Amino acid sequence: MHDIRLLRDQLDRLREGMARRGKLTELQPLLDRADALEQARRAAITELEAQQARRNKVSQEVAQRRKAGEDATELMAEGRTIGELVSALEQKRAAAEAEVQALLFEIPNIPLDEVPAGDESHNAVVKAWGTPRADGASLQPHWEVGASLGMLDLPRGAKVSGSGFIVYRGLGAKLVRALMNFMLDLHTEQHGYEECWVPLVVTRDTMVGTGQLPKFEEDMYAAPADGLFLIPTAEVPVTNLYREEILDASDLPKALCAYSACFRREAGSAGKDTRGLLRVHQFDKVELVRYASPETSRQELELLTSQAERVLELLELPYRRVLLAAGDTGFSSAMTYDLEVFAPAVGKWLEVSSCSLFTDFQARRANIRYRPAAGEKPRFVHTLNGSALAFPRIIACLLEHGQQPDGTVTVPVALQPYLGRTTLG
RNA sequence: GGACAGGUGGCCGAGUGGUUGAAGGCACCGGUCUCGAAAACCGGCAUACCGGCAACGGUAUCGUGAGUUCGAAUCUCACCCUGUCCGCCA
Repeated sequence: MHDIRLLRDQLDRLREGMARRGKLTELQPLLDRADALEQARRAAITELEAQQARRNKVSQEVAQRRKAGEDATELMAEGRTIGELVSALEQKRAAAEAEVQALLFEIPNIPLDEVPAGDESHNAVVKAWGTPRADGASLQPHWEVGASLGMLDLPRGAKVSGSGFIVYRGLGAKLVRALMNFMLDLHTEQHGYEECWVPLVVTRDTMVGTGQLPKFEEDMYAAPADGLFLIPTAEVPVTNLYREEILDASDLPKALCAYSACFRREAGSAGKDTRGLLRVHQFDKVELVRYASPETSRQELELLTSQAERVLELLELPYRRVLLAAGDTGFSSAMTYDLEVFAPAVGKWLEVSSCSLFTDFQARRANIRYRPAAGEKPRFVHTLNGSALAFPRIIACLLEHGQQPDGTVTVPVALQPYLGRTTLG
């Protein structure tokens, strides 16, 4: 969420950012409306407070007369009139405020200057590591390898939960467990993250805090009887851990990581990438979250991204880093790198991580602040997060990239201790 | 799920309708004293918003939201959370 003051003070900057996202024509009427509403809101506040001040004076006068044993019925009547006026004005203020708020929720974050303008065709590959296998045509796709090795049972997953729900079995199930431990160990022991184990269902407030609601409600699984939502990523509970709190400057940067299952309805995805593990409703992921000071946050995006890349390097999977263009950058994000890994049999680059800097956009919404120094005013922190990494596509790539002529799959060295073997099959 | 008890400033804690933004204490900051420190003493010490160039003025905030009242931390209702006991359960 943006600061309302942005509408008054930095309208040009806001417009320019929306233009790079390709959203200006869509949002322009909204910006105009928000501007007008904001003025109305402030006018209502001024008037309301003037009447409240009057009411307070009258009440004090009543108290004094009472004390002196004088009659105050006239003043009490006046107070009653003012009271009615006050509640009318209060309603007016609340209505204007709710509307401004609703509009602000519709405006995405402003991309950093270095983020290229335009839609996804302007995404830029900024780094590449490793060499993808060139013999993809002769390889089995991961769903066939997984099935023949007894690791994946997609038909029965669909039977018990519907399409898009996976059952891992045997070495497949153990692989999930191995990936979880491998990634968490790496981030806690070598990258300085504190491990968290978090709830998979959260309240509406929490979903609003990180920006999933109110705009993307139809994409979320919900438990309406309890007013709870299933998390689409561990980012939601982890970033909200410090909601409504003021951190000490010495707490920054704060680095948290968490494994979690993630639930996504992904409305409208039918037909695209539906085979195998490419797009599923429930998946596993290790997530990195950082709280940073505004001065270091940009640099910390590089750090966080490199830490996600480290996972891929240790898994010996060729990848590339893509700087997303403004139009492809997520609603709350100011800058995002995607990491893509090549799945040779499928013949596609698969997104396995998305590392984002949210500047103060989430922090303002969730009210997460820090005090730069004793006695100074609190400021909003900058939040960052990135997957490191999402499991299903990694599993797909491991199964395709590691395939050998005899049908077995080699296990990357780093994973061998966790899996207790050097090959699958 | 049921029965009690309770939610007040960074922390502890007083306050049951009228200068209470809120006593007192702790912590913290500044000062006096001291070679220095501690102790003692003196002073300071919430946040957000509105108006104003500013000095400053005003409003709101005692878990959250509604209500009663001229006036609510204080009364009423609903909800949330915490504690204790009971029930149920992996």
